[in-house]
Amino acid sequence: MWMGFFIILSGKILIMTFKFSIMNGKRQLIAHGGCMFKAVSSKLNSVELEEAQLKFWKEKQIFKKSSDDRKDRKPFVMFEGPPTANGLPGIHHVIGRVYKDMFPRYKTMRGYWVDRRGGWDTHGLPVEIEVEKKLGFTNKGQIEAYGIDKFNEHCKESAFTYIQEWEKITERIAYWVDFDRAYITYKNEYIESVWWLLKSIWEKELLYQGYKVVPYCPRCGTPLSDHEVSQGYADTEDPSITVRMKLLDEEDTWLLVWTTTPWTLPSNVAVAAHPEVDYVLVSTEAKPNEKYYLAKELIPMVFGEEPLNILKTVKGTELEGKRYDPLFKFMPLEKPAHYVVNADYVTTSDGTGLVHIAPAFGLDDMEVSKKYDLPVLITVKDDGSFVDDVSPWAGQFVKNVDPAIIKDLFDRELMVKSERMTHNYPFCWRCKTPLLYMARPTWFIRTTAVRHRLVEINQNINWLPEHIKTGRFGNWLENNIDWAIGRNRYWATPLPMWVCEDCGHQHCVGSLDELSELTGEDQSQLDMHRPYVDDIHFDCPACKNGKMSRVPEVIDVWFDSGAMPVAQWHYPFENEAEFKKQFPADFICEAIDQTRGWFYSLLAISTMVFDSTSYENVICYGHILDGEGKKMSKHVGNVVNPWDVIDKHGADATRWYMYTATPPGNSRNFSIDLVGEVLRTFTLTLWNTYSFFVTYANLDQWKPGEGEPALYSDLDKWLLSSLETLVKDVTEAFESYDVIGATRPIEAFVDQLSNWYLRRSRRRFWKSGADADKTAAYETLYKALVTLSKLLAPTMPFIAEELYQNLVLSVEPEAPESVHLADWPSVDESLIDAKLNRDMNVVMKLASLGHAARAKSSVKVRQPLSEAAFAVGSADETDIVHHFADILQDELNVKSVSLLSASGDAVDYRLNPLPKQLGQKYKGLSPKVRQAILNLPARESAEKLLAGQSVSIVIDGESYEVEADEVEVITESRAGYEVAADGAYLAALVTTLSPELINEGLAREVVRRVQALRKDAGLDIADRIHLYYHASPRLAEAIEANREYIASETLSLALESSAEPQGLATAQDRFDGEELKIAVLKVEKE
RNA sequence: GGGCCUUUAGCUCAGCUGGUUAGAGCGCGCCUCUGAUAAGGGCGAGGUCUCAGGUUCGAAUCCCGAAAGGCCCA
Repeated sequence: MWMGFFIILSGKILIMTFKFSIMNGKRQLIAHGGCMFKAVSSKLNSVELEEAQLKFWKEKQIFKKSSDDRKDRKPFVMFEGPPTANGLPGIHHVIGRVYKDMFPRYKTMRGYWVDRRGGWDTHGLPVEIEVEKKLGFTNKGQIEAYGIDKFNEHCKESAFTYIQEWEKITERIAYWVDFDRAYITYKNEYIESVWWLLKSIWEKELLYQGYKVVPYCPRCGTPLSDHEVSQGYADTEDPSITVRMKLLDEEDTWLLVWTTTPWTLPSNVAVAAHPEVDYVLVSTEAKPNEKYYLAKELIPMVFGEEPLNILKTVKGTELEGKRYDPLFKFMPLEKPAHYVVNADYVTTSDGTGLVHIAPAFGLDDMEVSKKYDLPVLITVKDDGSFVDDVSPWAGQFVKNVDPAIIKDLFDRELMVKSERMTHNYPFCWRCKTPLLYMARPTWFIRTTAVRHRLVEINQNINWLPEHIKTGRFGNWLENNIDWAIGRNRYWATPLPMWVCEDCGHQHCVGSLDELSELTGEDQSQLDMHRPYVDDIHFDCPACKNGKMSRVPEVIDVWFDSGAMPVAQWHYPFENEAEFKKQFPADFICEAIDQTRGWFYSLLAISTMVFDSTSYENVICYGHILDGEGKKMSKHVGNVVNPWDVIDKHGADATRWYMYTATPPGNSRNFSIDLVGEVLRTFTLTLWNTYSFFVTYANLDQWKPGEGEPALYSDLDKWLLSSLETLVKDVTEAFESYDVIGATRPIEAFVDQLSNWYLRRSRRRFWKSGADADKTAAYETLYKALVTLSKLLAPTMPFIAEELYQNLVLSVEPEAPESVHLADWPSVDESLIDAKLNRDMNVVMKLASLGHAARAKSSVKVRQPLSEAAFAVGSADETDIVHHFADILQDELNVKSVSLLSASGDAVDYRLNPLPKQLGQKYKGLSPKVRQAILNLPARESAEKLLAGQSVSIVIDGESYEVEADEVEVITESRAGYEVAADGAYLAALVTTLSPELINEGLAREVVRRVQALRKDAGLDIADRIHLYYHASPRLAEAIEANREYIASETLSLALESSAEPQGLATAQDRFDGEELKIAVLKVEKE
């Protein structure tokens, strides 16, 4: 069957015909007997490849072999920060998991044992909220009516709602973590260890009951979490009043105090002034006898334009201790109160600079009152109404009493100013009731007692990025406040505190055995959750009569996760050896928001209990934002589903994007297309290099270490030098947890490998036969690819495995069966040649300029030219052109290269004084030095400088020597040459063409058309052909003059002129005013 | 309101301790090369280095403000 059609090529028409019948079954290059390597298509289906590797790892149990089977090695310890599986994993979980994965893989290859134990965080409010939603509950009363036991049962299930999704994506992105042995925070063993930790803390007298001010909904009768509070802010109008409080020890003198919550005034215990702020004592002209203290800055806010006498100015520190007469005296006082205190949080942005302190109703107030040991006056009941002591308004909702209080203060002439203001205030997200900040009794851990140890221990933790250590985390530790650990909830670790109903004796229980002993019953089978622990009572060990009952609180879930180094082993009840071997962690890694979360709870617990850190190196990564830099949220609908990314581009590309896009600490603007870019620009470049290698190695039946002894060219030496440099750099980066340093250099290397080394070496692989040069090329490329597979194993585990399996295991069956079990490459420093690396960069630069010059001259690369001349900027680069002449000639298709000589007429010179060198040497004189250099005779000076000599300048009668490395010599061409220049570098082409050169150019045109025809006819790269042509006379002459060249390039055993060329395929074309018709016929083997 | 971080080309990012004319990749337009390549090479358009002060012979870089975004705390 014959077919014919037109193909448009380079704007010209190529008419082709060929027979399909011959092609059938002959296209493939693939592997017949004797091929070393599995054939590799130049097309890459990354998803398919990855799924095959997953299957391979599973079948061969590679993960198990990389971890469990190495327990005799030195451990490298990483802790898994436990996720909660009650939500679907998102792209932000993927980033954490891929960061976590790369270091254990690296350390495994370095010979360590990494116990990659998983973990699940199962307790806490998020789980409860999901269950409440499911059951349609809106308040805690409903939970208790429903039954805590049944509610917690739901929570337990809900905690693992999406566990399969988590496992699925974790496996797919090749985060190796052992789920079978994962620790689970709700297990009795785990909780028992947590109890043990709490008891240790109790025994150090660091666990106590106190008050905590929390946002509280009086209607729902419950405190709200921060998350809930932030949902309910709204603008609202409230009173804004300024009252006066009379000083006891100064005549007719008052403090001016401002507040927006009049209902908190009955619980006032102090007034705060900022220690550094200036306060003034003033009187008005209207009432000169009444004197007031307030912040100087705020006079206009309070008195407006009213004329005043300023009697004196004092710092806040001088006000401290002044006693005043309280506005209300409803509440009994058990401690001294009603005096001025100092506090840093006081601002002068509004009010009077003197702040009313009601410890029961403000967070800052509570902190100040702890510092000064002030009494806490609880004036409000749980339902938001005043207690009986506040007799006039007892039982009324506090916010409704504001007007009555204002009136009362007016009546008693204590009110100075009463206005209303609009501000942002939190409301209950459920019932819209205004929230009250109220002191609630709860349990604390006295972390402030170990604050200085936290700060000290933190000094030895290696934080990445580094600023976290002294910045965000360090500041947090410096400003540490006691850890409020109690929660009035249900699904969490119960606080193991029992209190005597009679004498108030407190007992902390540290184990089930202890509980058994106290109760006289075997409690080993107790479910350590509510409500079961709530039913356990025992006799008071102190008063002997009272009944001990557990406090109602459960604990903060952050304590659960921070306890994992201990609790994952059920230490100290068992696994002592394991715990000791696995503590502290060498490495942990979580998102930046964990500074107040896991990073803190881990450190706080280990500091209190072991006086030790629990991790030595920590990466905190930034968040993934959407393409616009906005955070992803379900609400906005800009959340990226990780499966969309992985199904499209694969896990390797996704991982590589995460590693290379930006340093870990930064947030990143994510889009799927950016992952696609990784695939196109990096993965495929690597893949094609690999595919090229396998194709030709198989054709040549090449095997590493065999054939002619290798004779390495400069190009090979350069690549090997670059490769060793790469190994060195990447290894150092891994050792210092530098993600960018461990990845980006590989990308740069692969680019040079493919687009310079391979581009310049292709002909060495194409040529037939085997010689020392070809062996060197194979050995070099092979080594580069094998080394890359190992360097990429931690970061791109799939493609690394593919390369390793095919390149290494095919020829070395006894090698480790997976790249992830292989040894990390060691550096051969002897192969690193820094000068060669630098020189090759110059060669690439000159080649690039040569191409630019060609483009300007519009002489295409296929047309050989007689000569290219180059200029370089410094004396130590002048040998490069000669040394790398073959590379430059070949790359630019010129017959010879030369260095532009200073004596020649082709160029002019210009001197470019280098500001860095001159500035550092001459400082303020440098502008004059610069000018003096520019005034020098350029050609004469340039010759000296290029020869490495110095030149003299004179400034203000003073003589100075300018050294060769202080000036750059810039070469500029004169007319008549095709040149391209960049800085000091320049390439000039001689564009005159001889008939021989034209013939060669035409011959190359012919070759290109024959190659195109071969390819389109489906011929194998190695197939031999008979080539028939019919050409116009000028072209025929060129073909005959270059017979051997054309024949060898196109693998033609015969090259014949024919009036009507016919064969498997024919083509006809017209170019450069010549006509050509060609036909190829395949020569069957033997 | 406080703390920490980020801000450089349309997009994603480099720019080391201050030092030539601020770079790369992607994208875009034109040209070119090609028997590994979804590629490669060249040219071009595209930048008040977020803004405003200051230090310096010299600032994207150091200092002080401000703005926008992110995270945490309040």
